[in-house]
Amino acid sequence: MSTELPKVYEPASVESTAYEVWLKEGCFSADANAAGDPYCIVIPPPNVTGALHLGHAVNNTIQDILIRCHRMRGFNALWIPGIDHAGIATQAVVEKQLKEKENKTRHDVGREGLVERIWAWKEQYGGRILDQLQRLGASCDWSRARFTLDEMCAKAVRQTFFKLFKDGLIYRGKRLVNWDVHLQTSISDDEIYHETVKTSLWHIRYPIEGTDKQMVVATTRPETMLGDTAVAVHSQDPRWNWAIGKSVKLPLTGRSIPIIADDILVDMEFGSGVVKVTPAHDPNDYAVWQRHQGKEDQIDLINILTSDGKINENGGPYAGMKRDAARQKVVADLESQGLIEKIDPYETQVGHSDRSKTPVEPYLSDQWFVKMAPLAEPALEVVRNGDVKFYPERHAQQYLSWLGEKRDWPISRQLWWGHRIPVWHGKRPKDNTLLDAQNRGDCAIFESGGDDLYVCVPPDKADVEALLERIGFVQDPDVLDTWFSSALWPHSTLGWPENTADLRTWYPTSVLVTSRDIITLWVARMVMTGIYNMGKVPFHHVNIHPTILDGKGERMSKSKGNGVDPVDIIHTHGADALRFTLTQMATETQDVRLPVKKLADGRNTSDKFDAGRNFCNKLWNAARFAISNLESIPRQPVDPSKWTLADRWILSRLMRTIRECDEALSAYRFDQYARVCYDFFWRDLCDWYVEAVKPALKDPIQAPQTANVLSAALDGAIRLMHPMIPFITETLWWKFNEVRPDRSLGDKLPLPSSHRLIRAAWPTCDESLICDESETVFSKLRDLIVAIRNMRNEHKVDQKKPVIVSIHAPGDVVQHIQANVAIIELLATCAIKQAKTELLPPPDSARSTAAGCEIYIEGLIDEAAEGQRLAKRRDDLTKQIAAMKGRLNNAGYIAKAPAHLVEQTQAQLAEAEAELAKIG
RNA sequence: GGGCGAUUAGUUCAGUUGGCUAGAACGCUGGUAUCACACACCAGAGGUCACAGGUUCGAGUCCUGUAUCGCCCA
Repeated sequence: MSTELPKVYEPASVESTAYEVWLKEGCFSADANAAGDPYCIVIPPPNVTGALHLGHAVNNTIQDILIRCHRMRGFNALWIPGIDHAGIATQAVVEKQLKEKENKTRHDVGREGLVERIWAWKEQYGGRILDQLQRLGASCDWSRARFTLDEMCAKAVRQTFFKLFKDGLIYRGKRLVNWDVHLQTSISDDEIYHETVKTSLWHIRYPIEGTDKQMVVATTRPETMLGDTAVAVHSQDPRWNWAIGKSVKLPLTGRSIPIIADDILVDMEFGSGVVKVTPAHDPNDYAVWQRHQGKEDQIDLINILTSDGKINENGGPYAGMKRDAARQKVVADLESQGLIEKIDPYETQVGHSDRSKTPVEPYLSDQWFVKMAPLAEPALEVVRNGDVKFYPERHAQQYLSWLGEKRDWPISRQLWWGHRIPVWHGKRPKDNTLLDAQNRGDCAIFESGGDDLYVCVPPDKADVEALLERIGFVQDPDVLDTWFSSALWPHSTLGWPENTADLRTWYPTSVLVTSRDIITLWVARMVMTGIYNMGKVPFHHVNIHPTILDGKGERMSKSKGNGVDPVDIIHTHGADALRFTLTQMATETQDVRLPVKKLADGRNTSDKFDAGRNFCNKLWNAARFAISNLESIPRQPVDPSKWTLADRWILSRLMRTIRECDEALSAYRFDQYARVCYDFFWRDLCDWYVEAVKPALKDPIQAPQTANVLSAALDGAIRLMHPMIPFITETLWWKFNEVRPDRSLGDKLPLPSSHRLIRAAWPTCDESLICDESETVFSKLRDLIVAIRNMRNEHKVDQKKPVIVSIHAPGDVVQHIQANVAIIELLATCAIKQAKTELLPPPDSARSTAAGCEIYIEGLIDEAAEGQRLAKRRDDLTKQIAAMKGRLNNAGYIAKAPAHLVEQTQAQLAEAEAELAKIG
């Protein structure tokens, strides 16, 4: 053998070579003016802080499959990579580092200093993700890589914010946020973890004004009573409903607060049936405040905390105290006044900040919001009318129901890392300079009552910014929610707001591939901003793939620390093996479990990927076999008249496989795509075709035609599998090109040759090569062969020893057997003595049935075993016959089942009865 | 509390508009160093399709309920 292919596939040595060639030859670079229908995917940008885990690997494998496949089909395909600046996560990482290494807080280094350090950190570590993607084989156009905080995205953010502001879709309002007192920032719900804390439940007496009665409220946070603005009871509670409309005198501060009815907040059965309401410091109480807004019993909202967690001026004598100290003092004062009824020990869940590990305070603060109603309506419509389709469809429901609520979107984040809100606040100036600027379209002004002005400035208007600062305006210190910039991703990455060639060619993009947890956070927002800015949806398809869970059923995530680095798997199994297994796992289900284990060197691995590794090794060796044979077989003109049954069969199977791959891919059924490839390549091509044609390849007369078919079949398989396992297929392609550059079968199967597989044409299905007859005949022969092998195995015949076989068969099968004696004898290790329509069992022979035939093997008889086998068979047949008779005796079945099923049952019954009769 | 989903072999998953004896991979059992591949080949065992009702000639599949688990939203 003169090929240099090693016996075992070694991924490490081929992966880097192939990837370098693709990069060097610009195979991933797209050109907006190139030929072909546009096809475009934007990557769901991973967080810059993180490293990719297997969940990302499945996401990116799917995108790469789609991109590579469309590239091969002749589309002008573009895959834009990028990463997300991940506001809070990134800032937290750098702040933590600052604390650990220099013992400084962000206030010590200042806003600019901190942002500078984060950029430095990003430059150093942000490349990790791009490196992982390359190791995975991602064919992204790296020249177009974007970062949500880069200049191009910043301009899009600025422009969008200005447009929304001018259109009156951005407003300022109060909102209860999760406040991290330590870091002095708000954090999102998913950055909170709950801890059980042992505390007390204080029962406090509130005197009812105008009576000598009192109400008892229970609380775990007595200091918040400084901010109470009501007490609530249930309207149907006979103990208290007489008091509704009266008021209580709040102890310590002496404020008078109303007694209101709120049947949602108050559970009559629980405790005293009285609940204190502190709307500025409790989400449920805030909801009460909202419910009663504008009604007769509307209540006040009093904030008692400063941003660093101290009691503010509203706390009267307690002002300036930290929250813990205030609690102690409040309790002590109440006790001394005899207002504590009792103190019970109590356990409760307290939300803690994942970033600082300190308890989170619900805290009322000023935030910017986006009005959802006008944006959500068109975004709902495009999904309802099918302009945007979800695969699988069911996920559209989550999108529709979330967006249907049209809850306004809070976009302010009290951070320094992100897109700073382009709004300046100040007092109305005496002159008309601002109004003039607004009239020129250089800014937009929002009047919030009195002389307070909020002025939004669009991109590239440094002069207006300078003017504002000169007249004493101050820019909002907050930054925008990271999702605000991610929402623009499909058009901002293509160059919007500039009218670029990329944008004209590739917008709308083709499909968004992501996991279901961000359907609401991200997909919905992309659709809204896409329609708002571009007038067109950002993509027509949304493919939601399963979430990867670990062996315990928990989703992989950085915070849980159970994320597996795809590079670990690439190290142990190879990138293609990783991709193959993940493709197989990409079903329509919601989650898939992936049990992992730790190796001695600390890397993770999983047996699941053995399947992929074995598959690659099988492919490697099949190609090795083919290539070594092809070297010595001359290429002759294709002559279909000389094709054997096996040749016609494998080509028919290839055609069906091409069709099934196309169907699976267009339905985003990646598991089916992998299975169809697997079945064709391994089960059909390797197990049967290659084994069947081995003798023909050694026969100088037959070899050239067989070599033509073998190389075409393998060529087709390699093309079909390239999107899934790009490295190994590309590498084998080059080897294949060395020995047989032209593998087409004339006009039957064009398979145009190509220097690089990544640019080769995707195979198309030629219906004329689909041959039902060869498939039927081949499957009968296969059944016979398996039956003979089975008998050999049962009788423990030495694997090399041929057995003598006689077959009692129907006329057509006799002909097929006679025409293909060599294949049967080769694959079943036997000699066919006779195959006839009339045949008496040879003496002392083992017998079996298959493909409507009786098979006899001479000299194998083992009376006991044979008796057992026949008894079992008789049993099976009797059961089947009973079931079928039952069906046929059922009048309903005859009347209502489709005719072909009834006929089929009748035929099967006859066959089974005949076999039973023969067994006796 | 509302929504979506899951429950099929030891494990991880398929199973199309209801229709042959419910499939695959890994693992398991027995056999095989055969000239592509032992990461292989040949053969085999293994399932009360979570549970209970219902619709139907016929249910893993459709309907209702129960249980357990997961995710999203409140």
